[in-house]
Amino acid sequence: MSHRTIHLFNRGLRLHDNPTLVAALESSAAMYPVFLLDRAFMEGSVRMGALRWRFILQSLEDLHHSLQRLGSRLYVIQGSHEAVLRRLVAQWGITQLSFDDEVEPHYKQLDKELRTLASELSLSVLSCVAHSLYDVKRIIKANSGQPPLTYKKFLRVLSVLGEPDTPAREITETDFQKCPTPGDEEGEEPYKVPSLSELGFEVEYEVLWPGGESHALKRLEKHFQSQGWVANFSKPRTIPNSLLPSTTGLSPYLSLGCLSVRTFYHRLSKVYAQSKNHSLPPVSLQGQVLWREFFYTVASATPNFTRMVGNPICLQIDWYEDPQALHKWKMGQTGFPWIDAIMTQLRQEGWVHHLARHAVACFLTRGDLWISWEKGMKVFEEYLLDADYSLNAGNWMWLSASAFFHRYTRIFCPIRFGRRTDPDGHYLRKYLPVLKNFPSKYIYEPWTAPEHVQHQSGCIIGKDYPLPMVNHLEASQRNLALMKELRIEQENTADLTRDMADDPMEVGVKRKLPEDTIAQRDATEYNSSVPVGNKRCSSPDESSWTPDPVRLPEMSSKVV
DNA sequence: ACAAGGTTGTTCAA
DNA sequence: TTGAACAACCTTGT
Repeated sequence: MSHRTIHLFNRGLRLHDNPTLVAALESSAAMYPVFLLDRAFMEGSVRMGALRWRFILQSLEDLHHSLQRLGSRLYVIQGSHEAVLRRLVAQWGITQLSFDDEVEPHYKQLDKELRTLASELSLSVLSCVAHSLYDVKRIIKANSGQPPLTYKKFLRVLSVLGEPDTPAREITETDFQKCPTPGDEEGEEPYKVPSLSELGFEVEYEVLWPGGESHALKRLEKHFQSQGWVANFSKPRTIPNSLLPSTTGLSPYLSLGCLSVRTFYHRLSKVYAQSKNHSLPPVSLQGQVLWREFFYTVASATPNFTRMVGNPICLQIDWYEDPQALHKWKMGQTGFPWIDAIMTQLRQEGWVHHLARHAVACFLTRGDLWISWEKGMKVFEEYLLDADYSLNAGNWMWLSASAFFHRYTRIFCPIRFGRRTDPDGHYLRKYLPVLKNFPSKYIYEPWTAPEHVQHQSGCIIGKDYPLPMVNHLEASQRNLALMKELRIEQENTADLTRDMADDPMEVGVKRKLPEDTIAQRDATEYNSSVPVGNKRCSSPDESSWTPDPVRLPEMSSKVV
């Protein structure tokens, strides 16, 4: 069968390990590689900022050049999938559509629409799994229809399935000689990759993460030169505030499919085979891509995975609505340099270390601000080059102790956590230049610096840099109590339901609160309805908190 | 009913 | 620096 095929790139912006494109080439006499820049579709599911758009456009340019080197090209077309495809199918005499199989809801919806259209236009459809190591449906099937909800269990299921498929064969010039890409009568111009400004975006920050398969492969090779580092990689030991990424920095490329996860995985297997004591999941590099797979699997089988309401695995929490506090967090104006530096790096560069993400996520949700993880997830979606439907939501639920992770008493301290690995605050000085002359002693909690030190450093706290928006010790303890209370309530609700089933008359009697719990409730009752920012500062044993409540205009963020 | 296990805390002593 | 103690929990497996 010799088709005239449109290969639709969505993610999977690469030529290496591209099983769908290989199969399409082998079954066709003419191949049109197309990227359909359908903004309604792309922006319908996530809110992408300029950094992310820049990364995508660069990746498209790169893909276009790689295809050109093989005698082909990339057609980039703006418009809705349906309208554009109807036109092109007629114009180019298309008989087949090919695109990668995907699992996320918006892609599944698109998949459905494309198949409907294909059926109407009598087109063949060709689709392979290329974005994940496994077909996640297989994983769920192997776990008797349920997604495994812990990583260990997930690994156990995988061990039954065996190793993931090896990468697809390389695509060469010969493929495009046998199956050439015809030109279009309208020439090159209408099909070029648009510029960022044509899309209405502007970025003032330099490119630290150039998009595209070539850069992905270069980065991959660079890391594999240090085989020992690759083999012994242990995630928790990497440093969140190093000035250059202490991890591989491959996530943006994996996210957009500029790098194939299978290629990465099997390259790692080779290194491990030659190494005596390589690290293992969950902390190893392979462990990292398996985490990715884990979240893809759970997300694919969980309704409303990116939301709290209607999400069966997500703890239902009455988070505060506090747009001003959220805005301070997003803009790096919390008054905690460690938090603000991370958020600044995020907005400027589009990437921060995983543990840094933990720190700011914990701070926003269960740690300090008690703001919904969905809000934070959306901010990450806007800026993070590697933001991904399943991973982003999964990690936010994790960090907010809404799902997967439950030991909510482990709250990151926004002062000590960063100081451990960067006591002199080089990272803070880089991203918050206003603090660059502060002595190391005070830089993680600059509000504790005596006035003359602030003067000498050229930075007055409360004027040049904000006072901390919350008292961390108080806020975290209050939130912890809220979390405890919440869980007790849910337990009682469960009891109640059970009792009702047993004997409706006994309901009131069997509900119980342990005595210490009652004490907790009393102690926290006053706070439970008060936004974090409004709580006055009263903790007596607070060593690092500013003693002067008059100097806290930043505190009252809600009721003014 | 109860123990074990869960990617990645904090503190303090050597 | 590293390691042990402490650890305001929840789910799963026996």
